[in-house]
Amino acid sequence: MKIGQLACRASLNASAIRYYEKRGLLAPPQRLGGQRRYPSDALDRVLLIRFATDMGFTHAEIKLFLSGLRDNTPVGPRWKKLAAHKLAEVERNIARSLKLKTLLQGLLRCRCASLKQCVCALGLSENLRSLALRAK
Amino acid sequence: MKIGQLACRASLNASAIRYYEKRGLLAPPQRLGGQRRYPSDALDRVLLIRFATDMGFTHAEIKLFLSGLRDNTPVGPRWKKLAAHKLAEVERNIARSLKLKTLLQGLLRCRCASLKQCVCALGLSENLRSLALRAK
DNA sequence: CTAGAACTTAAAGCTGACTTTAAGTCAAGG
DNA sequence: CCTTGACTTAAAGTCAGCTTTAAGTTCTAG
Repeated sequence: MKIGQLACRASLNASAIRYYEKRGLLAPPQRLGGQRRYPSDALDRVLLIRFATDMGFTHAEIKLFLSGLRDNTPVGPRWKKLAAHKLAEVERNIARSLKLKTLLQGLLRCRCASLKQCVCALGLSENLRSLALRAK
Repeated sequence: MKIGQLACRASLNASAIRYYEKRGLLAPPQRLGGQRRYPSDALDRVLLIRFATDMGFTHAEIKLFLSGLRDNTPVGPRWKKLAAHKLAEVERNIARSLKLKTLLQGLLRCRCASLKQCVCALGLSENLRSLALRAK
């Protein structure tokens, strides 16, 4: 499979695939006359990378996650640690988003005359410092 | 209040405050000898900007949200539309994160010999295309 | 009065995940 | 054989939300 075909099947640009390779997420494939030729299972790999990226993993994280995937290494404690760490992060993100959702719903329901009153009514102003979770 | 003091009270850098001003999020304050002097309610404004930023609003969105906050304009339909739009976005984000959470928990619980098996066991590989929500 | 802390500006730098550009090479159809 | 489209590279550009830098000005304490 040439890079264009792989890109097309994965619904992304060829440049993205070259970029994955440069970042070490995707093994450099065979070359024919200087051009990349991919085996068919490269599609799964690329889709997995795409999925993880969409899910908010950084490329550095994905690289860690994927190293060892190639030769059927058992799912070790190192890997589980990474997953647990990410899980905690995801849960924090969910908590934040739920809080924001409640807030937005409150703002949408309110009958205050002004945004400023809304903010007061919801106790936002007083708790601004504590609410600002300052991601990271 | 000088910019350093405001920055300190809001727990951010003076440069961030100047940046907010340049982006039009924060009204340019009075000047004494060329230096900015803020009224005390500027702190609330800055904290609100910080909070919204933390909550994942872009500066463009915050600018839209905050325009009209100054002179007690009623919470109009335009504003509500923005909030509703953001609410939908937040809900999509929550749905994504919950899906990812389930997935990570599955991976953490599994006893597969390899990550590849895990991915298969969870039906990830087959559904990779549909799962990849491609944010936006 | 003077040292030095805090302020001023514009412009460049940072991170992440790519895309775009420029300039060139390869491959397949007519 | 020749065109045209797909490929190659390195390097620069993009977006957001700042931070850092450089060079200069102003305020304040001693």
